[in-house]
Amino acid sequence: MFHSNFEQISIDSLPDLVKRLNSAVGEKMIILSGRCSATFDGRIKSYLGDGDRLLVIKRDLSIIMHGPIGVKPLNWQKPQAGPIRFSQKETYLEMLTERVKTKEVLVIDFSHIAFVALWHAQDEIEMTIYGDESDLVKYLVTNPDLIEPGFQVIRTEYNTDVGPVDIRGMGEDGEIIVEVKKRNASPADAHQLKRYIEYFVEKEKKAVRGILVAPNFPDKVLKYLKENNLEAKQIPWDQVFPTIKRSKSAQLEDFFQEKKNEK
Amino acid sequence: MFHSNFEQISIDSLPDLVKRLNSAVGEKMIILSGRCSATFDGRIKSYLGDGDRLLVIKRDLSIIMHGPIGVKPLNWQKPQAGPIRFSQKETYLEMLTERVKTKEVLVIDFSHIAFVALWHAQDEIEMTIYGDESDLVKYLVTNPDLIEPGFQVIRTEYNTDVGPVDIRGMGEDGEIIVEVKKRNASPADAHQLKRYIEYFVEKEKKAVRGILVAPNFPDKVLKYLKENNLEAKQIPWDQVFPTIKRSKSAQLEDFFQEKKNEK
DNA sequence: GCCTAGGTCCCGTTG
DNA sequence: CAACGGGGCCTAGGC
Repeated sequence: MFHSNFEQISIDSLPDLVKRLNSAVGEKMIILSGRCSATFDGRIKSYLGDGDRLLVIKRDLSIIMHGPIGVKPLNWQKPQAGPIRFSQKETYLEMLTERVKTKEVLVIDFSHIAFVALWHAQDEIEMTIYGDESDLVKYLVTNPDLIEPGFQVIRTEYNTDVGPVDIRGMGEDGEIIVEVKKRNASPADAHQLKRYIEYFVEKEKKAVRGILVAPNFPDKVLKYLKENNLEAKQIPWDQVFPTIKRSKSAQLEDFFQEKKNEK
Repeated sequence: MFHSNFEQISIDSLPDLVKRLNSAVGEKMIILSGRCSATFDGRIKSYLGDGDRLLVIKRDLSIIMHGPIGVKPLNWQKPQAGPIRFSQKETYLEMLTERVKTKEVLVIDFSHIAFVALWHAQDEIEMTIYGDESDLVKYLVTNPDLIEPGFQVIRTEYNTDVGPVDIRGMGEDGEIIVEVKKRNASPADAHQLKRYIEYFVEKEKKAVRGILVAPNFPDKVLKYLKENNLEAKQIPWDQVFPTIKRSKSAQLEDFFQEKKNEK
């Protein structure tokens, strides 16, 4: 397995392990499974009693400690936040780090270690993403009739005192401010739009309509919009970004079919 | 290492590996290091070319795939979202999952595998947390003078059409609505408070003052508050939650001492 | 189940 | 550097 740059570390000698870990910090990805407790003190205080967890320390000094469930780590620290030191405490392995700017401290104490590995992982690839809010705005700009027949874009990302307006444009009957959301509209979204309208009324002395674009609107949000003379324009996600073709599901079914045939 | 429930899996036979992984899904934590590419199609579309990454699949079917940097995973799936299946595609290992409700698909293809382990991790411990927003509200309720001399709490978490009000109370000169933030105030926070005030003015036909409590206020937020006749009350975090004493570390050491004595 | 708001949110972008 | 807003946000709590 030498060719993969993945190296399992002996856990027989704690002093040796401490040395190996400290010299690997910032150099290789550290993967450590074990039984630990943890204390965090900073923006919040937290204490976690003994349990089996997976600790990952990345080359950028990100720390991520995972428990048995959930996407979110139990404890973590942001990249480049501060030095990370391992040490031996009695018969235990301790990891301590302090985020320099905020003096936030994370201490993890391992009472039992199941596995330790160092990985010189190679990964220079950036993720290609399509379908975020800016893509939705771009799509609407090239298909302005989706917002309203006759709608003409003036500009996007127009800066106001209260934040950047997604789309400014002209309708048949005057200027329109459009706030675009790719997820379901929330009360805060409706209020964000209202602030923009207030800005134009108060600061630029002009009356403008406000349209909130979103795939869906909870009743409360619709009510709030109506009460404040704002408009909701439902543009379902699927309409803009067609759902994945059946090919992918087909692959899934093919797979299960294969499994079935194997038996 | 048998006693730790941590089991390294042979990667010599891909068909065997596929079987082991599929039977481990939902039973044990799967930890897999390897070179992979990944595609996600759902709320967004993303593609990630070949690179070394760490894949973790938890017993609740959470999926977390980490790259070389950052706290946030490159790809993930929420717990209980849908079935996870491994399969052999030509000479590589594929993991495929589909989130049932949303038809979102995540596919990860491993062209090279460095390491695979299954872990029956034991962790029933809940995290003790102190210092979130609700704790700050509780503290203010028992120390109402911090908000304003003479302030008297009527109630907390009062529900309105536009959301729950953190604290309702009476000042010397009338009713006051308090919105509490434990982090620096943002424009959205000020707007949230304004929504509440509008609610009381319009729906309950009463004039109330609005106070935003936060450790710090950017100029723009102060300006918006002033323009809208709202007030800012700075309550530094340190004033409420003094930094941790050494006692916590001491407790930790006490605990280890006890553990040691048991042996 | 949907909806709402908090979060040690993380993260990128902009001034 | 702070500040601001998006996010496949995640997650807990309420209804």
